[in-house]
Order: sequence, then structure tokens, then C-alpha cells
Amino acid sequence: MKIGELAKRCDLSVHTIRYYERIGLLPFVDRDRSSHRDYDATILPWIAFLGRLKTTGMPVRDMLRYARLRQRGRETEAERRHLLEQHRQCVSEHVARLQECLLVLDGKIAGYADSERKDQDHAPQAQ
Amino acid sequence: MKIGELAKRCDLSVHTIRYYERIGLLPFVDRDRSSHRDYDATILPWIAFLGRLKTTGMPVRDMLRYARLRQRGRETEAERRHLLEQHRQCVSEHVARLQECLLVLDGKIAGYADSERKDQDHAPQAQ
DNA sequence: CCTTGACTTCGAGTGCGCTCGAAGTTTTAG
DNA sequence: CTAAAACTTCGAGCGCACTCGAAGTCAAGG
Repeated sequence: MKIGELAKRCDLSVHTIRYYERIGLLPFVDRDRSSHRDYDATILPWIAFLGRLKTTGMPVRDMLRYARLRQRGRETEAERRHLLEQHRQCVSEHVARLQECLLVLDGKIAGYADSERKDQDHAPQAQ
Repeated sequence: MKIGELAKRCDLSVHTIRYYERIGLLPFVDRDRSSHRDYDATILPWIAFLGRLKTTGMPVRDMLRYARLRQRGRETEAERRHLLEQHRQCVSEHVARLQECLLVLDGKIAGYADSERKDQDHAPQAQ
């Protein structure tokens, strides 16, 4: 699979894929005879997982730590697990904060709704 | 209350407070005779609410829209409500995505845990 | 044959949200 | 009275994560 095809499949731009390779998030991949990148489908789940890390707010530098451990093979599994456990904790704390904020937003919205209802009560002349 | 005191109370830096004023998130506040900003405690809940918007990922430009509506007074309440309702929707979608990601993370972590257990089963010689 | 378009490298540019430093004035504690 | 701390304005700088454009190579379709 060439880079354009991969870009479509994983919903990143070609520029971004090359950028990820440059910084080390994606491995240096084999090239065909015209030095075009030729990807194997096994890259897809890895990119999808990077997407999850990104969605959950992991900074690129931490993804990079994880990616480098992964490339060193099975001996780094314990460390990778630890990293993910810590990140899991951060994410779940963040979710909790967001849920608090949702309550505040709901309160605010309800306040505006009340206010609107009162307007109608106090000025019913324009029926 | 002077800016340094306010900074402590709302956990922003003095620089950030002035920046927020500059861009319009905070109102231009009255100065004392030596042109130092002199804040009223009523600014605190507003800053706290801005913090909620920020926590939930609202871009500054949208906070600005809200702030400007607020300054125009009660006539803009319907529009503000609409804005918050839309934002509420975005946030709750984001929470849903995060919760999906948490499941993926849990799966990954469980995988590492399994792998660790298998290591012990297959190489129990070092008891 | 030749155009089209996908690929290559490289370095520069962008947008966001601060963050900082310089240079100067004012306030406050000892 | 003095020294340190807190305030002022202004514009520049930073870290992040891309994003883009220039200039060139290569391969396939008409």
C-alpha cells in the first residue's frame, strides 16, 4: 500500500504520516524500487491505537516513548503496561472533570430556560 | 482586590489575566489612583466558568463569543443558551469517545497482564 | 510521446494559547 | 528613607502538532 492509500484508510494526511515517521511515531518502512513508501496492512492497527492515545490527550512526546518501547520488543512490555496504566488514570480523571463540567453546563442552560419562562410570565401582553 | 491577589484566588498567572483582558475574555476593570487594576469579587465566578469552558475544550474564540454576548446583557440570553447547548453536545460526545478509548486501554493493559502471567507459567524455573 | 498525478525531500510557516522580559512607576515593610 | 515587592505597558518568544509549498522524480494512461 502506498502512502496516499494509507492516508485515506487511516484518515491522516500524507503530510502527517511522513511527519509521524520523521519524529519516530511510525517506523521507517520499506520502499519500492522507486523509493516510494510501501506499507503493509499491519501498520493500520498501530495507527488506530495512536489515534486513541491522541484522542485521550496523550502528548506526542509520550506516544513517542511508547512507540520506542514497542520497537524494542517484548522485554519492554512491563514498562509499556505501566505507561498505559498511568495514562488510563489520567484519562479517567479527565472524564470525571468533564462530567462535573457537564453538570455545570446543564445548570447554566436550565437557568437560561427559567429566565426565558419568566419573561413570558411577566410580559404576557403580546399574546 | 489587585491582580496578584486575584491570580492566587483563581489560579491563573498575572500574565494570563492581563492576556484574557486584552483579548476580551475579561472586562476592562476599574483602576485605583495609581492605575493598578482593582477587582471586585464578582469576577471570580465568571473566571471559574471560563475555566469550565476551557476544561471542556472550548476554543478561546468561542469563549470570546460567549463573553461578548454576556456583556451585551439580557437580550442575548437565548443566543448564549444556544451556544452552551451546542457546546454541551460536543462535550458529551467527547466523553463518549473517551469512554470508548478507556475500554481499548483496558483491553491493552489486560493483554500485557496476560502476557506477563504466561511468562511466569512457561518459565517457572527461577522460583 | 507526453501529460497527469502520485510520490520524494527539505525547510519554512501556521494557529493556538499562553509566557516572558524589559523598562518604568507605585506601594509597602522595616 | 530605603529596599524590595507588586504593579504598569508593550512586543517578542515559545511549545505543540501539524501543514504547506517548492522543486524534483517516476510510472501509467491516452
